[in-house]
Amino acid sequence: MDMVDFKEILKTKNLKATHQRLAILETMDSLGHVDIEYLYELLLDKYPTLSKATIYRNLKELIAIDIISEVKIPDMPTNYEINKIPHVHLVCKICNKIEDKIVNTKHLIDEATKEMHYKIETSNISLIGVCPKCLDKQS
Amino acid sequence: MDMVDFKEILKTKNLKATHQRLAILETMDSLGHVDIEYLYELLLDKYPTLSKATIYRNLKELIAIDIISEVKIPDMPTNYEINKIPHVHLVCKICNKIEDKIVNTKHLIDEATKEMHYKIETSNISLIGVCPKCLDKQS
DNA sequence: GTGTCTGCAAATTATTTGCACGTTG
DNA sequence: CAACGTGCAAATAATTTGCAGACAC
Repeated sequence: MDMVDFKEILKTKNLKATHQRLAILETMDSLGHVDIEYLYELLLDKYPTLSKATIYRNLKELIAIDIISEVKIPDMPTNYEINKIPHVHLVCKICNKIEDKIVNTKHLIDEATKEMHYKIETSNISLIGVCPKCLDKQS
Repeated sequence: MDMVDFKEILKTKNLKATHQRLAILETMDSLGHVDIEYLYELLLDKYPTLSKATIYRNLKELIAIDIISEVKIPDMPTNYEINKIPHVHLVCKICNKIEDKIVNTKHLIDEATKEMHYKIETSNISLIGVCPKCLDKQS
């Protein structure tokens, strides 16, 4: 299905496909959203000598070349995700899970820019509440 | 116009109306959005002995009692704002200005939760692009 | 082989905390 | 005057940087 060839992508950006870098991308791809601490923990299993400096450096580089982005949500550590089609984040404040949902935002942007004359290029939308699973547990 | 009585508000929350605390609130109120560094700089003029610890502590307390909130936007330091009617943030990536715009988000939330069965409680929306002033300068 | 990347340690920056003293109500 | 809040310094946490050796191509 979701066979992204990160080696190829890195090559086109003139970055070497090191094990660490690929592992970062693959972990992010499979998890969807990760924060630095958790990413580090996970990768330590596979690369016991992995340095946090490597993670910080790589995340910055990957952001700079537009392969990943920061996901900033109030009261949560910054998360990171692989760039894909623009989408909205559904955030559960009970279990802290983040899900993606593709939504048409044209309507919203039109209304927001009406009389404001901004030229909007990207949008960053998080909807925060309770996910179905946690709703069930509550009742 | 916008005569918010922070002393009153603090009293109802059992917080003392110290000069520092009031100055933080008033500065935030007049600027709309500030980050910690800038807030500290500004207040130093008026309170040369002001400690950053005081700012950190106060921002946390004011968040806890729901008077202010964090505004997190990718590639920007965390900003803080006085809580008001829910709104969208229009962000200029050239001059870094943040403006508020009140927009009806019902449509968006309905579409986003369709088949997702989340119960959304708050939303956090930033629309990022170029403001009218910077658009003018570019052309 | 050569330029890029990594790990490590040290440096810097950001945030939190303890405590003695000052201020608010 | 009794909390509570502040400033300062020290502690902790987060992020960045310099450098020598390792790895990708």
